[in-house]
Amino acid sequence: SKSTQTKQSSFPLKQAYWGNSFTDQSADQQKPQLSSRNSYLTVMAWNIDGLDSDNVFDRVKGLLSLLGKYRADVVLLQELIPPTLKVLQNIMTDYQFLQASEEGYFTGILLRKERVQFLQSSIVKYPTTEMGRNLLVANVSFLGHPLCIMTSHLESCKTGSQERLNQLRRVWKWMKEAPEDHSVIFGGDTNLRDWEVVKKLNGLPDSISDVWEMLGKPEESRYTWDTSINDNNEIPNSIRLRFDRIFLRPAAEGAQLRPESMTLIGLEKLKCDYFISDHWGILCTFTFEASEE
Amino acid sequence: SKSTQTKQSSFPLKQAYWGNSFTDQSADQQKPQLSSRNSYLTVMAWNIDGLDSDNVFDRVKGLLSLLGKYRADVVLLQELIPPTLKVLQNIMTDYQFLQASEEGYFTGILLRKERVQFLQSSIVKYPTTEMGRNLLVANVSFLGHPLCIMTSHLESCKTGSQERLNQLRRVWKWMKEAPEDHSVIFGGDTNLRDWEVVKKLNGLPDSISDVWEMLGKPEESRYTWDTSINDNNEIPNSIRLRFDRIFLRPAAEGAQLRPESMTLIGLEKLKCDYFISDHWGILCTFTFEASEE
DNA sequence: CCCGGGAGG
DNA sequence: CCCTCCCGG
Repeated sequence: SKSTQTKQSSFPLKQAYWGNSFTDQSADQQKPQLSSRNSYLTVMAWNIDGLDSDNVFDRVKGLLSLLGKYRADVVLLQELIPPTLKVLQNIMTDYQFLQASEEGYFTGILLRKERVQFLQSSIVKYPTTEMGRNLLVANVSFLGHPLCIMTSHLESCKTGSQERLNQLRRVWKWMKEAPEDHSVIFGGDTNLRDWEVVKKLNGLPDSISDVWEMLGKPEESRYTWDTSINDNNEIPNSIRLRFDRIFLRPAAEGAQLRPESMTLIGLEKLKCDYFISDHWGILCTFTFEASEE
Repeated sequence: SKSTQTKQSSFPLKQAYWGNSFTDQSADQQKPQLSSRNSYLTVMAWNIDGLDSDNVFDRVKGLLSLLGKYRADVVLLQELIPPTLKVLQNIMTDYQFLQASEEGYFTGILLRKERVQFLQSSIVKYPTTEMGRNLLVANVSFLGHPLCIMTSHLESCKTGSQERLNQLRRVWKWMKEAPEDHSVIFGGDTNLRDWEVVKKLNGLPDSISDVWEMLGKPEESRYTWDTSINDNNEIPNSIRLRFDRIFLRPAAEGAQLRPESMTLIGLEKLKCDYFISDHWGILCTFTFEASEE
């Protein structure tokens, strides 16, 4: 099929991310930016389908374009691969990169340096994964608020159900056990089917919420994997699933993180007649509000 | 491969069943038989793999040989097909035949006339079977004891799990709801995996027992489908499953049916280097004992 | 990374 | 009538 080399001029990639100012990056840092002035926290979560080697250059360019457009405070990526990571690191110099592995495909947390202060990170193993999956955790500070940021790519496929749910239980355990002064945000590709959460796990733990549900289950941001629109995988049947999810565990006291909006991104086809990924990305905004206490 | 016609002389088939006395069947009826004098109830259950068209003549001959050797009071067959049924009916004139269908493959109950008095029978539909399966039920009298005899071939394959368990629930319901003065015996190819009963159904209902378990789970009669020995299907992996099971629901009062033994049959290869079936048959003996009340 | 069916082990 | 892999839909 139409495989493409990643090795091409980085000019169009830089331009995709930095826009016309890419020859003078200081211009960007000087120009006033809405998001660096406000107290909204923006989080992007996206499985960028690094395992698909078709149209890689165009897809990375499209990805950089959206990363540059939204410049989320926290970016949670799944299915990063080394060459793509290298490109992003070279170009997104305003972000700090954390990665869950060095090889294969893996997750990454990107922290916008001017907004998010990195404190520490760790990698939690899933002892029985057959797909090399794990949980990447970062403790950060955002405008003085302590945050615990997590991402993962839970075991794939319907047949991975049992393992996936074990992984999810582990994620929830770590969310619950994070320092209680931290707001905890998990975002990633859970590969969950609704019935798995409802019937196998009897719903979410008391302290953890699904951000999409908190926002009233908006239909337009429900399905993050949707073959009725996305034909990257050439699947003739229309199948729509909410694989990608954001979970929130509030801090015990202090300012409370409240989800404000969730939109899907990556919905537009590239010129090469391909989508950036077979998943849509999630773009989420949160605000801090005073605790009721 | 080595398909064989069923249409051959019935001479060797008759001889297989009746032995050297087949030219004078009255001889058989005259000679004293242990089983017709005692109060043991013998039950055979066997999926005879009618869907396999290889070596049919030799396999039916081998089957008749064992049917003639044991002359069980009740024979429960699965995967009967019309030509095989016709052969058995022609030869086993000492049995009454009940069949669950006229076409395709189906189950049958064979009642040894001199020992078992037929009263009535019925066929229970499985409304959502995709394989034409059903439950065949016969009410009979054995030495004055009322019995309800059932057989079925539950939905096959791992992928049939959901449907299979629904069918099993239906079987158990009918067993529980049989007249309480009847002892109820189900025997057949359940296609069950142990975990389905334990984890999906939380074990057997209170009133119903698995005869193999009642006998102390003898290892030598555990696996009725065993590719480590049986190569009819040419499966290179060794897989052993307890597909074929006997369930017992005791009568509420009166003489109680107690399982005495369970052995597997059909373990010997035919001269054609093939087994009678890909399943072993089950041969079970029961005794009646006075109720404790 | 959906689903089902078919081939090979 | 096991399982896994692969392919097509």
